[in-house]
Amino acid sequence: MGITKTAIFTDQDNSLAAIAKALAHPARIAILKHLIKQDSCICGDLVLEIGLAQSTISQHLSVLKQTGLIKGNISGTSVCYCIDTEAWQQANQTFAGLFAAGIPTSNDCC
Amino acid sequence: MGITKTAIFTDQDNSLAAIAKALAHPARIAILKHLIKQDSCICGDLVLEIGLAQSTISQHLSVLKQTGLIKGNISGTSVCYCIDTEAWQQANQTFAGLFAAGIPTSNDCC
DNA sequence: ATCTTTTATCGTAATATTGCAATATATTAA
DNA sequence: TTAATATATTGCAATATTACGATAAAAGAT
Repeated sequence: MGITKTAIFTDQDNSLAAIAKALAHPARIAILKHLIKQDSCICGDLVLEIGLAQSTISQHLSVLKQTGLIKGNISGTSVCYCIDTEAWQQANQTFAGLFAAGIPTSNDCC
Repeated sequence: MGITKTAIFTDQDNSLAAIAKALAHPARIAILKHLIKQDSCICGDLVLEIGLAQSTISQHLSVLKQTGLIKGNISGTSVCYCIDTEAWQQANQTFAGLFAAGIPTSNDCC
């Protein structure tokens, strides 16, 4: 159906999947890395930096903003984006929790 | 177009996005957690554990296997799946690297 | 007020994902 | 061999995603 049955999963699992989904595109990874690198925020330089159309970059930014990983301030005609530190650290914790729990003693299957 | 322009991104970004994509569904998160919890491997119990059709679970397992996060051994009529420890630790490192680099000094945008 | 710049949104097309039923395949049990 | 069990694959249908061009909206410059 192309639609995920969110109701049958835990909130935690849905939430983790949602964050992963936001990270599940190289353009969004590139955007986040660029925001991290610059520390101070950039705006439409991303369009030049990454080779995608302006509308496409805008869409990716929208996805990241909706997930809460980034936030944007209007400054003049341009918009200044940056990592939302709190959400970022929370995402870090969430993934760390998943991975930390998941290192079994042996690597043998049955 | 529905198709990602992988060519314009770095291998690292594509790889990170690919792992994130594998984690970007609650069913797959639930499967991984179950595999972690059981340590010893399970097979079609997942169909009962998670409320999805057998064919759907099989597809999700296929996605996880293709990404390399899990592996499966045939044991009788059933197949025994488990986390691929090495790939799992590598994925852990990859995400940790992204998040660790990304905690800026201030949370102010511009 | 008009023009320019920057970003967001809309419309559209191509492709991907999710999910299930039905079927195929493979192995064990009888 | 035949039946039963477990998993994979195939064939749909519904929805989501990716991408772009065109257009709208908002703020600053002339």
